[in-house]
Amino acid sequence: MAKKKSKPTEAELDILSILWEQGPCSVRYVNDKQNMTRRVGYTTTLKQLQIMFEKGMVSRKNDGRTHIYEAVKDKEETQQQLLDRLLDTAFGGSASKLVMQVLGNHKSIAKELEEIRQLINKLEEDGK
Amino acid sequence: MAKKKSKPTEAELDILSILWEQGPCSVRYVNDKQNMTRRVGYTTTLKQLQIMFEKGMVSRKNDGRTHIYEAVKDKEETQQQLLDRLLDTAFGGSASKLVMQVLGNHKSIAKELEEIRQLINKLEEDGK
DNA sequence: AACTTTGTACGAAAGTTTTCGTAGATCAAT
DNA sequence: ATTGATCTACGAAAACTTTCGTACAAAGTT
Repeated sequence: MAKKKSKPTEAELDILSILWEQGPCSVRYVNDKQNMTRRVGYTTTLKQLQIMFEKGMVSRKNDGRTHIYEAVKDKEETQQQLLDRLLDTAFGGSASKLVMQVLGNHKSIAKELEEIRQLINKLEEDGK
Repeated sequence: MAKKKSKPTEAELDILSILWEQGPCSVRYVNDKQNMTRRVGYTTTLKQLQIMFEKGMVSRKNDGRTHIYEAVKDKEETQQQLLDRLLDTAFGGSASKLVMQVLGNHKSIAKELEEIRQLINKLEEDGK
């Protein structure tokens, strides 16, 4: 039976982001990537991927005796899920509060404001 | 010694949001509030608050023999912390991606778009 | 004063997540 | 064909989180 309610844990998210960035890859690759930032045993990564496979979060195919893993849900879908959760738990469901908070605290996105503005325009058009 | 890296757990966040909404209050109040949505034993809430106190997440003062708890960090600071983490782990650090994603998927904020637009205008002014 | 209610403290069970050791298979090179 | 490197599988320890039972003190009630 497949599991329905999947909220990725921290460790799982760490791995997912590597899979998203790289696309399908081996345990070895994921583990090497992880070890660039922190020390993680090989079998730890292996086990984690096996668990994620059981949960249906990743698929895998064989390349010789090596397993090549791939994220099942795309980045956007998972991001949405995480955002919704954060929205619920920390922002009391107010999406605009969240947006305002991000906009107010990340100066780095200044150059992309125009893009965001256009999205807003479009949303207003559609809405009315 | 005080703990440095505190990321609130789910249960802790649940309690924090009550403290933020209500301000300083008793274990009883928090527990009653929780029980509006799900069944939680009194001592569970008590223990949770005691743990949070040890971690330095909440402060407390006495009102007779009753403890009155209060969140140490304000809402915004904690939200920011959680946002930053999500930004890192799930959005590869791109704040604008996150904003776009929220805007695109929560039609509910339509009426607040104008407010957001004004914030953007202000940010652009300041930036240039 | 005896009884009930309401409070804190504490320990530990139960649940979940993370990490790793060990075993055995396969492959590559001596 | 023996040795060493690399792989999967599996179980279980270790670490962390959540929940609650039990004990006991202080206040309120009869």
